[in-house]
Amino acid sequence: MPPTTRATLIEVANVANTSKTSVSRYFGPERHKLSPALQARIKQAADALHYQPNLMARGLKGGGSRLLGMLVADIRNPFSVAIVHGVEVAARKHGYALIVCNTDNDPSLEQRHLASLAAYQVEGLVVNAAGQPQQLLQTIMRSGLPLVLIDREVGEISAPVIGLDNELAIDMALNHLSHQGYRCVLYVSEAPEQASARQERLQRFQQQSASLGLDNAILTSLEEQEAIPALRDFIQENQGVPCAVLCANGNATLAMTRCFQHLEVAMGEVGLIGIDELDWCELVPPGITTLAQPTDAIGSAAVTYLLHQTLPSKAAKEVQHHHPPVLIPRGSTQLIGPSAHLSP
Amino acid sequence: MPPTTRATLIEVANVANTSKTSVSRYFGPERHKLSPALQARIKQAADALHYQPNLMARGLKGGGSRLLGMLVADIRNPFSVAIVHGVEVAARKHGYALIVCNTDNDPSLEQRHLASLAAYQVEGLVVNAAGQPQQLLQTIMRSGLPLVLIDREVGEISAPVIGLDNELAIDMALNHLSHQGYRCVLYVSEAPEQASARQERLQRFQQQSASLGLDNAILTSLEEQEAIPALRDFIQENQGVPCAVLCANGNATLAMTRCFQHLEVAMGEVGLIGIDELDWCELVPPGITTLAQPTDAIGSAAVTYLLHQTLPSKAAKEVQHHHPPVLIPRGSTQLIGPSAHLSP
DNA sequence: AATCAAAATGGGAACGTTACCATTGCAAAA
DNA sequence: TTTTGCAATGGTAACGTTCCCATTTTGATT
Repeated sequence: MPPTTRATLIEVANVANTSKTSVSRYFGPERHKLSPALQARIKQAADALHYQPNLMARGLKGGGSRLLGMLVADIRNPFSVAIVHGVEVAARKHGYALIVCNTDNDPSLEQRHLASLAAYQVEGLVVNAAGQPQQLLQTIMRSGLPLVLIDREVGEISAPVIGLDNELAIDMALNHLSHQGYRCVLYVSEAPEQASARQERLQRFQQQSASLGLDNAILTSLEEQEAIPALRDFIQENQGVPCAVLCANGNATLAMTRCFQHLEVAMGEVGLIGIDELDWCELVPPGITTLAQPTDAIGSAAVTYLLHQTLPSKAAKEVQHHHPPVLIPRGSTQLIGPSAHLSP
Repeated sequence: MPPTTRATLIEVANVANTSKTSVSRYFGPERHKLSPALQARIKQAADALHYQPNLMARGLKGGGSRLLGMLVADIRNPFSVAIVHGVEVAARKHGYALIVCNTDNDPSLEQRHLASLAAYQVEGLVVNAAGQPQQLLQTIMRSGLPLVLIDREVGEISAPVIGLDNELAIDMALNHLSHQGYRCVLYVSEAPEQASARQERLQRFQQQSASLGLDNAILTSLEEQEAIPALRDFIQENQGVPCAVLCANGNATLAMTRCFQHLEVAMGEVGLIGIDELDWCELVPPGITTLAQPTDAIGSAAVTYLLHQTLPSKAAKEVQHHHPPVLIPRGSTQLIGPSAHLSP
């Protein structure tokens, strides 16, 4: 029976009849400096002992912890999960593991998590911020820890923001609606104050709906008390004109779906399109048209950026910051004109 | 401007004019052994330097890494995410951070992740297995690393399995259906071969539906080619008898929802109830009745168990292994008899 | 006042690794 | 030959912590 403790570098060195330095080299980036014979001996010994480097010790001595940290505002939000997944896949591809911290949208938790991630000596940080932990992030950036923000800017922090190409997304949504025959669009979003992505989307919406000649209206609350009357009024005021609703994110889509059901508005007759693809969108009849975010690409870009900061040796090829969405057309933007009611 | 490197124990000791041992004590479980005066000095120095223990070093010298590892079969499955969330909250409450590894249902990835979690010296492991990595888990258990399984047994591994009280869940579902007036139930599940939870549920279903005097049928595939005809036949064969479908998990509910829509079966007229609560269940009209798993309780129980293994000092009060579900009744189990068609 | 136990504190080694510099061996250039 | 240079290897000192044991201080008991 093998001993209960794990084999160390030294034990491998002894078995392979060499020094720990050589074994260390074998497992590091300097393996090529060893003669084939030595490499073979070390490999054999390491296999026999089931040796695996202790990453704590490696991290201590400065060899890097091979850990990436990630801060997520709400892990139960499917969009966040999709991003986590993308980051995790990319991290693994580069030999890194990921510590995921969920802040449940609590700024004080955010602070504590950030501190403890630093304590784990992570080599890079992916942050999907809930609050505006500017100070802490500022400190962290100054300490030289590579940082990437997902989706949202944080105050004056000069870290890159990687996410959806918001302007393109709005353009695609409006073009699609326009092409389907809708002439009047209600934009629905949470209050855009703190979140830069929301601001960008809203601004582009105002600008672009005008230039496409679409009537427009804006709703910046998802509360039922506000949203239901707003939707009803919007439809009534534009009687005779094909109307549609554009939801700025998954939450908005969810809220609007409820409103449609509550008011018994037929989807399609009034159009509905949302940013963020959720797995129930195809289930609510007649299916909700969405713009899916390329979450894997975003996660991958974030990791690539971080590692380029860590290893400036690798050709720092440009990392893409704005990623295009994918349109998934469904029944909710299939315009059914009043004429449809006449045919059998 | 503060230096770019982080303060160490020794620096704090110097500023506080004491020894590293005392500072170490201050941050460990032996703080009470220090005089109030010394404690105050250390606190002041540590605050001034923004000191934070380096967990790598602590982990190295045997103070424990304060890391828990978690293996998830599919991080995009909402049930898994909910469990991750529960585990994370519980871990944090005890001062632990969580490394989450997603295996994407790939057994070989599972192996690699398991190995690398060990390399990070995690103090405990929560495993929601995809495959049957018996050997590896066996090795890990022998090495003394505390292990908990979520939801599924793995071969002969003697680690505790924490999850839903499957028998109670089936009982609750059948009682609810029976109480609502349904007399004939189709049970839908993926093939139960490898997954112990599926086996338990299926077995209980067979036993209990009989003893409640309900007709029953079983479908063990979610493929549309099989599921659609199966559902149609089931309904036709039981014409006149109120029929219902019981879905063994979220995937089954999703698949059946599609089948209902495809066959244009009215939910409620034919009942539908599913284990696992998903956020779209209330959106598909008239709302799908579910049995929600108490994921936070499950996660918390898992962490509690692990830490009791690590610190046998703490009174090892019994950890609950089977957790009761919560019934969320919605329109899909609101029986509408044929008579309903006659009233306006 | 003298003694002793207990509490409070400090010093050094160890944890498993990598970084740095020194040494060895051997072939090519002088 | 003798030198030079480079590739291959080894030894030692960190890294920041905790643990064990030794020392000092304190306060109570004789």
